[in-house]
Amino acid sequence: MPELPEVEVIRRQLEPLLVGRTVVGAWARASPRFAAAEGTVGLTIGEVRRRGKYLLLRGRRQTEPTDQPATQSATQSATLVIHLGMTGSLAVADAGRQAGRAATHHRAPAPDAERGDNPYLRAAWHLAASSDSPCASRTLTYSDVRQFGRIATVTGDDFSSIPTLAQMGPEPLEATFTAEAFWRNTRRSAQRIKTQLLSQRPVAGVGNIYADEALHRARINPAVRRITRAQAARLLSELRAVLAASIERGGTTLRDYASLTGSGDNQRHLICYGRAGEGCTTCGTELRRRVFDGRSTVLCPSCQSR
DNA sequence: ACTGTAACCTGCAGGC
DNA sequence: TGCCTGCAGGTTACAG
Repeated sequence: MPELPEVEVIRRQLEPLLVGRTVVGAWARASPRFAAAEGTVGLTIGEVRRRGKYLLLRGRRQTEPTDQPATQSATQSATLVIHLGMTGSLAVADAGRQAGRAATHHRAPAPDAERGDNPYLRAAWHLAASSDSPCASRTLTYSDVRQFGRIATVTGDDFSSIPTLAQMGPEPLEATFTAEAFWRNTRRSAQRIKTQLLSQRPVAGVGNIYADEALHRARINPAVRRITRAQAARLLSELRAVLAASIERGGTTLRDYASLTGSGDNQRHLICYGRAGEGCTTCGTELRRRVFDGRSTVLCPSCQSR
């Protein structure tokens, strides 16, 4: 699934296509994971944000009609939350012609006309610009093979129904996030440092690929349960480097991930993840695969010794 | 409150 | 060719 860089690439592509548009229709496959997609009808998208690996389409929507003979229409802030899980992808298409695609092996059908073409289509939204007629709507579609993704609709900023999002750590690329704060966050848990990174709590947006890459570059053993201030500073620095570089390259495409415009390029620059059995680029020692807390991990037994 | 494990799903690659 | 096993970028519920 997409980690922070992949979600950020998608966010940047979506923003100009969606901001200012209003959801005039929505559809979801019958599944509790995606059904919330239908609750966003009436939402006018004001901004497309990202928090960790979550996409947040924030805006305002008309409140439910009341029995009051109100003369003015009230609105409330609402957010469409999208998590792509392992295999989720988004596509945007204008009525009549395709404006983007989710993955090379998926078409991006309109939800009503071409639903049957994509067995993995889970949700779709019709989006009209305020000046558009309804028939000129744009379509956002969500496809997900493994169905590990999730769609939620929340009012305001109440993310309590999404535990990982509600407890999300600071954004790693935010300049105000200091190494000292990162180190303090890691000290709140006795889990292995890699498991902590994947938990999203000390810092947001890190998944299996970038955890392995950053720990390797910082020469930290993934299985240790505490790190020093100096190691935390090094780890945050390397995290920022690998995440920023991947965004610049359009993300890492291994299997399913693709942005709206195609595959990313960062997979050619990975020096640790997926390279078990190959030589360490620093010392030549054979990289090894281990499993920690159920997650596959690649490390250099020499550079990343305990 | 914290930790570790199983579970949710489908597709694909590799071994026999 | 076909069957079987293990593996995959994540999060969450649950037991201890």
